[in-house]
Amino acid sequence: MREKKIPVGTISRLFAYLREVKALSGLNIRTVSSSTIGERLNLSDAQVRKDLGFFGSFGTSGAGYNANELKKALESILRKNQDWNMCVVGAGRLGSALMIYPGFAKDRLNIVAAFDINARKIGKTIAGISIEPIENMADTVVSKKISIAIITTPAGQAQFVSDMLVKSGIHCIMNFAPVKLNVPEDVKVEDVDLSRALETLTFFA
Amino acid sequence: MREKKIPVGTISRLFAYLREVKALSGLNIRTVSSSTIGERLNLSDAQVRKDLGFFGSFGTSGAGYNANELKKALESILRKNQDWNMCVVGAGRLGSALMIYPGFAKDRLNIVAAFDINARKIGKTIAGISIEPIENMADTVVSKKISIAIITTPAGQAQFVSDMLVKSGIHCIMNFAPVKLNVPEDVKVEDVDLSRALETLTFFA
DNA sequence: CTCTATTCGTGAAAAAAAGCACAGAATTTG
DNA sequence: CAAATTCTGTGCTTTTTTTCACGAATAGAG
Repeated sequence: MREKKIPVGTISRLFAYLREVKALSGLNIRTVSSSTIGERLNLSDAQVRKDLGFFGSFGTSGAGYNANELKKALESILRKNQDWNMCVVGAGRLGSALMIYPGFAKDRLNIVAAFDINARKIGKTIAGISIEPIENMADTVVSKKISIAIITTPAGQAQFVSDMLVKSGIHCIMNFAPVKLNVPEDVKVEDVDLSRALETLTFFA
Repeated sequence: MREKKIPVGTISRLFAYLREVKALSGLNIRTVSSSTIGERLNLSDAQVRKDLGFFGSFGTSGAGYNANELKKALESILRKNQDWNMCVVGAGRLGSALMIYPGFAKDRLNIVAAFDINARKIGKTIAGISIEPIENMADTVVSKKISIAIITTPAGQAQFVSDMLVKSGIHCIMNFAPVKLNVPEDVKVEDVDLSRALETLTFFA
């Protein structure tokens, strides 16, 4: 069952399922069904069951899923029992905002370092984090056990910064710069192109 | 040719093609080929041609596409000859950052208003925009010709705010709150769930 | 304890998206 | 100016993702 290739969207949805199950669990709901979860996320019940099916059988026919058990199962599948340390590269408007953004903590995503090229920004402290020169990157990534990097530099610097991150041992990059990064196969990049997303929205208006 | 249903991804990619064509055009490159564009975006040349093919034939065999003509064609298809006015709802960390963010302007995406529930924030000015109470929404959306709304409120308020926006006549919403919004069919929502995107990244690490 | 109403798990079918491959058209080269 | 090369546009194929639909299992009512 583990050997089938898992659709890209499945993993992302599993995180959403976990969030919903937690919410329902918090409302003292003991049992959830695939359709309950589906309704809350605008997905079909079949989709929910199929996604879960990639990893095993967690429910009981006729009853649904025990909220607590499903929560535990998802946390285990998704390795949600550990913290992830992240760094921001490019402490401009967006980078600073992400450093201050309070929404990551509850998902155990912690920004623990920030880098910038601009000498004037070095040493400044945002959200308790002192901005370091990018020359520190390799050392800091190791010493602070950073596994995710968020690139918020201008487009022109993104590839250079990406190369440095890869050399420093980073395998997960979230890229806000509107350029396609060139990275080795074993490095995962998630592009977040806000302008493009907004523009796409306008098309369907 | 127009009648085939256009894949969701196609539109988003077309905006990327336009960006690349502009960049190449800026380098005084007269002619671009589907493979040139594809390489720059990590897409196959076939994909580029197929996407363009939904809207017509813009190239010449053997030569490729005239950069300037393709640019014009894409701008026309994507209605990039107009400005889009946007508002931010929720002037917290993220909302403020987006207001200040300089990356939208070059795509003619302008944030022209901001709303918040928190009385203490009303009247404050960020990036030249005075934060208004949400009661003003319906009026301001009309008077400032706003067609896109960006929701950066906490999850708990997102649905309420979304309802207000819809009532005010908004048809495009970019939603940063990690909840699925319930909206009428003719309202398009683009979810940007940063935590989920980061988490998904961790899975493949 | 039996009957009914649910709900799961999962192959099989359908739909959507991406990639292939090649005829034909245009350009460049020698 | 003919031959070689380049590159588009597109029908067809393949792959990927989603939906369907139904047997089997279970809970709960009576």
